[in-house]
Amino acid sequence: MTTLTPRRRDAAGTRQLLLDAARRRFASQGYSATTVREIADEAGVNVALINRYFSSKEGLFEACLTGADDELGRTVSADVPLDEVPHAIARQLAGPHTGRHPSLLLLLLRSSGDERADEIRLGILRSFAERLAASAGRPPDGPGAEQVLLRAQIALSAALGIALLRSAAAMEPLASAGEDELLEPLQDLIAGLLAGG
Amino acid sequence: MTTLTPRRRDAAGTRQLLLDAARRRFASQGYSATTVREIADEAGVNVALINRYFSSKEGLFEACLTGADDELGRTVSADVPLDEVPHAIARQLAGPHTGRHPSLLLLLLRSSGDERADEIRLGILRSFAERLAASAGRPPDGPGAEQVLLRAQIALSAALGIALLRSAAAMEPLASAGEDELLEPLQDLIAGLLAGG
DNA sequence: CGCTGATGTAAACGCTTGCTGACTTAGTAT
DNA sequence: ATACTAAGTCAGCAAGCGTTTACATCAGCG
Repeated sequence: MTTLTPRRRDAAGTRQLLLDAARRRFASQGYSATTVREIADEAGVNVALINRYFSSKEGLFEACLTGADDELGRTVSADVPLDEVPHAIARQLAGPHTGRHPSLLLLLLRSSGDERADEIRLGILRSFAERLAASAGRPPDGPGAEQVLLRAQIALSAALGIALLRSAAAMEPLASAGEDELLEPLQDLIAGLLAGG
Repeated sequence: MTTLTPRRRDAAGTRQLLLDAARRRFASQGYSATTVREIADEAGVNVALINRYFSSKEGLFEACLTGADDELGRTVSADVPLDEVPHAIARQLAGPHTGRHPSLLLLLLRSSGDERADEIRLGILRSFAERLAASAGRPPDGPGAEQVLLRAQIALSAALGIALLRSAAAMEPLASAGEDELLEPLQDLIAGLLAGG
């Protein structure tokens, strides 16, 4: 059988260490303000391994995005009723995992300037907005479809903006608001934007 | 008397050229992704003048922020009724000036990492949120004051998120939505978040 | 053992960055 | 004209960047 003791040399393990560290840095500081040496230091790993495992800084960033895509696809299911949407957003913004993973949403706002990476990023955001529109009972097409999608994108904007204001600015009381404190305002926001009319 | 003909060497003029170019670049690409040579080229001015007039890249960024502060104080008055807030936001996001000045709001989301600059930035954002809370009929203190301020900050988050999604992503139909198309959803959002309850 | 491929390390490469100092040019007053 | 100052130019520096190359070390296997 293969070894059960943690290998001192574990390619997949250090790869993951790099991915985690990179995601934290990219999310909190943005792409170009983050240096590969920072990432390597935070991961406790040699700098050259970034290029070995991900070809380039760009490649590492893309890997972070696709990883975020997978995670988002797992946690946020497709057909959640509109009532549950505020819960999901509040959990994503201030859930118990927030310490370790500084809001996956932030990463989706960071651009590297690279075209391919930006396509991935925009693709995730688009599908996010479309799922939101579907939850709002949007018909796949029809007269009001565009309006509902627009409103879903605005709701997504709000979630992303909150993530940014909590992190990049330390705007109180928003920055310290817990999951439950965010829930009520988010419910009213979603209700006004996607349910009422 | 002093000369009335436009001087070919005009310190105040080139200073303003640099400020305008810098604001465009910083807003659209962020601080660290923007190089001083880019700014100088876009302004049609020699690179060294940035350091002459603003001491450093950081100084130029701070000057952009204080300039944005002045402009915001002029355009957005203190006591606008809540009904007018959606108009003001829609105008700021997609008004006729949007081509030249890529949404002042974007600049307020860009961090340079410098402490002083970030204090200025956060100060502008805070006062923005407080004006919003005041429009929502918030009493200066009292039991519900914190909640109203939190909701105002969430409304501000939405505006900032929209600016970001229109620019950094090119998310349709949000990115191409005009002032009038944004107005209705924003009215519903503000109504649900700050008026209703 | 000795060999081999995978994993990690160290040092440097070439390039871009923000910034500087010595210089030239334009405008004005004497 | 001459001298003086403000405004703009130019070449280059030191530092930091992403990346690469050459080397060391370990695991697995005959």
